[in-house]
Amino acid sequence: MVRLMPGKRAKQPKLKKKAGVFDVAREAGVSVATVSRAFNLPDIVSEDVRRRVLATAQNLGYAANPAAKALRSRKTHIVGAAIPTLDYAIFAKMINHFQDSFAQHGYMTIVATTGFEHANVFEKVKTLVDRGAEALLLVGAIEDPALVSYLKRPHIPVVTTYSYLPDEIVPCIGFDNYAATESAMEYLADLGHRNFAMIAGSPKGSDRQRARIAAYKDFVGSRNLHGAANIIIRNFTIRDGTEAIRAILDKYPETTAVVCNTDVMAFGALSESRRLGIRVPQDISIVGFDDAEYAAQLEPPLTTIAVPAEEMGRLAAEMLHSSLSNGEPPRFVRLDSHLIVRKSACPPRALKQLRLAAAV
Amino acid sequence: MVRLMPGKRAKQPKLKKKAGVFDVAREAGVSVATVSRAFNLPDIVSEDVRRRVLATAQNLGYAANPAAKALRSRKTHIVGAAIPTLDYAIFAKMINHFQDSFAQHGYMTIVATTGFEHANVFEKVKTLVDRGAEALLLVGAIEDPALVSYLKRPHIPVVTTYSYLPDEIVPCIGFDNYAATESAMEYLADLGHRNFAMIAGSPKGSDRQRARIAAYKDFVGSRNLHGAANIIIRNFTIRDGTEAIRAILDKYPETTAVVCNTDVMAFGALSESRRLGIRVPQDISIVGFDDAEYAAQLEPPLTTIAVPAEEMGRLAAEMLHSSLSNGEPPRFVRLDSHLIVRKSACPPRALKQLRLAAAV
DNA sequence: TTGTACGCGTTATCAG
DNA sequence: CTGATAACGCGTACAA
Repeated sequence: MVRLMPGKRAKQPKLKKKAGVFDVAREAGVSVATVSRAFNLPDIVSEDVRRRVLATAQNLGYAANPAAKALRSRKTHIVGAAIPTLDYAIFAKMINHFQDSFAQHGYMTIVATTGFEHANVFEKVKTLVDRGAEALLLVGAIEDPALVSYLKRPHIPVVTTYSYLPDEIVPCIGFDNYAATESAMEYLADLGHRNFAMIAGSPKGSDRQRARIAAYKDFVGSRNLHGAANIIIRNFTIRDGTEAIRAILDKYPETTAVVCNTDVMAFGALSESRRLGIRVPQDISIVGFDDAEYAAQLEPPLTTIAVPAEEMGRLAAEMLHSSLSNGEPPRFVRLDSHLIVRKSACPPRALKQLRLAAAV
Repeated sequence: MVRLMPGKRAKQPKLKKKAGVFDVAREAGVSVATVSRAFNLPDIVSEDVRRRVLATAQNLGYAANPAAKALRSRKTHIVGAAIPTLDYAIFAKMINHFQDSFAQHGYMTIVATTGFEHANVFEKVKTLVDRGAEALLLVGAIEDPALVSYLKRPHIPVVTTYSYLPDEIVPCIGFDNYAATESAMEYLADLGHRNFAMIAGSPKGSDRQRARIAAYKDFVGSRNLHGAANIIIRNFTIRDGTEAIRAILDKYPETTAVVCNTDVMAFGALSESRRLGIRVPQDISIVGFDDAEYAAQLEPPLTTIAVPAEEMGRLAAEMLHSSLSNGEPPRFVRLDSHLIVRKSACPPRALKQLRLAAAV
């Protein structure tokens, strides 16, 4: 451990590990405390000293070690988000805004993808927390009992999105999925439809799907309409939509209106209908859910339910952030979703013929 | 500051700050070093002691403080990604896989969005590095001179994606954008097209757009075809595609083949064409770029260039990870892109009539 | 195999 | 307004 030419150490830039507070302090002729203050509490340090410190820091390429900073200050400035996947525009868009809003407050976002098995989310949440996340964004209802009891003990601020669940154990920033589907059904029923079918995603692990399915069943049931059981469960790709519409045409040929639980599925249903020579909306009405970017550009333009993805992301970030700074807990927020009427739904065929006859 | 009933402190779970190595050590009747070892070097601690430590740790809800751990071990287990936006499927998909691959090695990903101004990326990169990112994923060529010189000094492993740039200062994992567009042009020219137009995104800040535009110009120019200057620059929404195709139809009515630099634009071009009563591909051929999920479902199914988004994300993660563990530097990787021939392009009208005549 | 003791780079506390 | 110094919680030589 004999050091040769110890004097060289300070002069050789190559060996310079990394400038720390101490180096800056020495170079600027102040104490380490002052250096720290120059950065974190600029107001309580004299003008000239601060300038000098900041200048030499800049000069030395100093940047505070985040780990040391986090250790001492007990603030990581990291937040976490656990979502099913980034591969869905609807989640990516929300995260994009969430991350962006938080970034403006100096927070970085770590996103963990859980897939659609809610078995994974507890594990991911723990990882996120263990990683020092100071706040958390989740999606949908908390299904895993273990996660429920974990979240019951006060840890860090958490919000869940996409669903409005007044009874949830954590605050939610979402919309009423049940009401949303209901409004679509109502629109269709008002148009004169009586034979329905639904294309849904798996209800396992998704309270959103369950709510939409329940709304469908309840609506059809309570109004004595047909098709309460005509629900095709598939995944969330376009191809699933194409398969589902074929199944509906095959098994429930009397159907005149199909409600899709995502625009992706509706996309598939629309394009497969065209391929099959079924005209939309003349032969069959189709509505979607999400109001994806392409919804208005489909043929025909898709009637669908607009979902406040950006707003959920932004609001979740804002509320979580004020919870972090003011300590005021996030509130339950019910955002609006509304039906965007375009051209993929119209009165059913028989009814139109009836009306035509009546007009004559 | 008088503490009443000080004895209660240990009994009240509410006041229990957080279990640390020390607490676990005391509870398990071992030293803190053993606790640490039980987690990090399980092999060098006796079976029963390890079990006991792990059990009491579990029991106390102990989790190592990531900041302290990072400070001491000089490893944050965090990597960063700076991308334009998560709102584009193509980037979201890449990040999804990048993040997923790295997560399997115990790394969390922080993503920073820069928008399409490359002025922002240097700042974001510094933020990422200051936050303790041990490796970085970038998109495209490094444009900002400041960032170039920053990356020239050895910091942390960095790769850039989406472009194959052999001369880049950091390794890249991408594909040849020039060759990709060229292959589409070649396909179109072989079909008999002689009048071209292009729908492009802004070349500012995107070497991908520049490469595709250059390929277009070179191809048209070198083969004495028409339309080398017929390039409509727009943004990356469907609506931009609709506007662009109108502009082309209006300003360059002789056009028979248009190459779009993203599928989103092609989507807009396709749907607007239909609205205008222009038949694709009979009246005009359109090709896209990306092979988005919906490309095959459009009417007509879109001929487009498939891009290895997942593979770039996964490979970037793998290479960065081995760079982190083995020290072996990331390599330059040229991935394949290839033209997916579907139905949105066919021989131009005049030519078909000619052929028809010849056949008679 | 296990324990002791020190240091990682900051920020917070307390004097001055 | 500034300086000295004690934590922050963990990993790891070194000693036992």
